Amino acid sequence: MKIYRSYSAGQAIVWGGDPMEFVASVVSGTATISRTMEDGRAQTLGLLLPSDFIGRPGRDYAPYDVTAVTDVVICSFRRRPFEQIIDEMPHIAQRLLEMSLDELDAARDWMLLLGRKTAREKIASFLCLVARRSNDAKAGKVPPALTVNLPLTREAISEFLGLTLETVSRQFSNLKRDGAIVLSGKRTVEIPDYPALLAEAGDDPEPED
Amino acid sequence: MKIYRSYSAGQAIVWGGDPMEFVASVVSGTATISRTMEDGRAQTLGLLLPSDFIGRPGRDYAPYDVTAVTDVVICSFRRRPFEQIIDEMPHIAQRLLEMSLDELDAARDWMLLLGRKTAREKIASFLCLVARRSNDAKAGKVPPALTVNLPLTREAISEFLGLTLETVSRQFSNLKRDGAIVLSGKRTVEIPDYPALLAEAGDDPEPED
DNA sequence: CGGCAGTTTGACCAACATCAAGTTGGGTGG
DNA sequence: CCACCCAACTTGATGTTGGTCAAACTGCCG
Repeated sequence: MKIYRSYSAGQAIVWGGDPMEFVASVVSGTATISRTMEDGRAQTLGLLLPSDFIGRPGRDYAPYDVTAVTDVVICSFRRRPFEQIIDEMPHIAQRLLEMSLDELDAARDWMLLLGRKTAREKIASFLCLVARRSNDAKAGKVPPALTVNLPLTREAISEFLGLTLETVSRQFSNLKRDGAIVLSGKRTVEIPDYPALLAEAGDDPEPED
Repeated sequence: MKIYRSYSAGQAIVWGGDPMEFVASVVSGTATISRTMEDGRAQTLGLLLPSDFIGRPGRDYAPYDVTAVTDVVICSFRRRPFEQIIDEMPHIAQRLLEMSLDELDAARDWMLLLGRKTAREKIASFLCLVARRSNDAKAGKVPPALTVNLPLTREAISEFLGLTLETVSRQFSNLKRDGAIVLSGKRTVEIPDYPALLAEAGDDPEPED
């Protein structure tokens, strides 16, 4: 019923269009949800970090690719029994509704980024997103200065932001030149002033709850 | 409990950030969901056509603006009683889950468009979207040739596609020059060959279900 | 000590944005 | 019924951002 599976970095977890045998949740590692056009242009639609859910109850075919970007472990359930549980336990459907509304909000925020933000704003937004998500678990509030470890290559970042990898690299260099970030190694970014970076992202300041 | 409300073209139905007193469904007309940055850049996140749902059970504040683009009539319910109904009738939560998963798919398709498609492909995609949606109700399948009435101005289209209104206008002219569309009046578009336009959009051909 | 994937940087170019006139056509008041 | 008006639209000239192509650099792993 409940099976752990491992994938190594770069491996496909789900192929878009394939029948979907299972739903799952990410235990460790990072994966992406993406769609690819016939000519190879690809857009990453979301990041999957530990505790995120993979799959769509009620859908027979996967609409997107899911790819492991680091080594990934997931905990999977066969889809049919899972759907039966939903039918029997109404509050689970409500929980899933909550989750899909959250995903919808995230997708729509990303639409604003893709449609209207400049390359520099996209990079700043991305760094803020990763900073927020990798600190959420630890504390309720994002500290003003912090260090984040990027799970993605420049190319994967470019697919997430609707840019080319060269533009991503250039904007990293620009933000570094301007002191907004400090690069220590290719995958580690120090953010000396998180609110300042958020301002670079063109976002509303975060709610103070 | 159930109240009909009317809005004239251009009027705000919901302001982003405001408390959300009601949920509703569109009875007639066209509205948009959008987000705006402080400096005025705006991105439309979705179209609301008759039968579409407005609002988020379980959310106190509206995350987006909803604006009438034509005269609109909605049928609204106060939110609290509506949420109680969800708690009592589990299959409604499941229906809402279905709907929000559909919206999530639509949002993600649009992310691919915003991040990766050219201006020409964006226009073609938009026309195909409108063609499909205004014909869905009438028949299961999209006919090869058809005429659609655009509810949106060029500016509203540009906000939906992440372009400027001038680029939208130019690409309309290009598609017309190339025979992919025929413009009869500013708001009416004939599509002589829907599959060909879909190919221009860079999309997979539609499933033959 | 290579080899190679990932990255950075540079030079150049194309697509789209911006700025600026014109044009169209539907609605209104005379 | 006509003439005018104005918002919506089209088209042109020019500018800028980010894409493309190409070359060199880094650092990790065998």
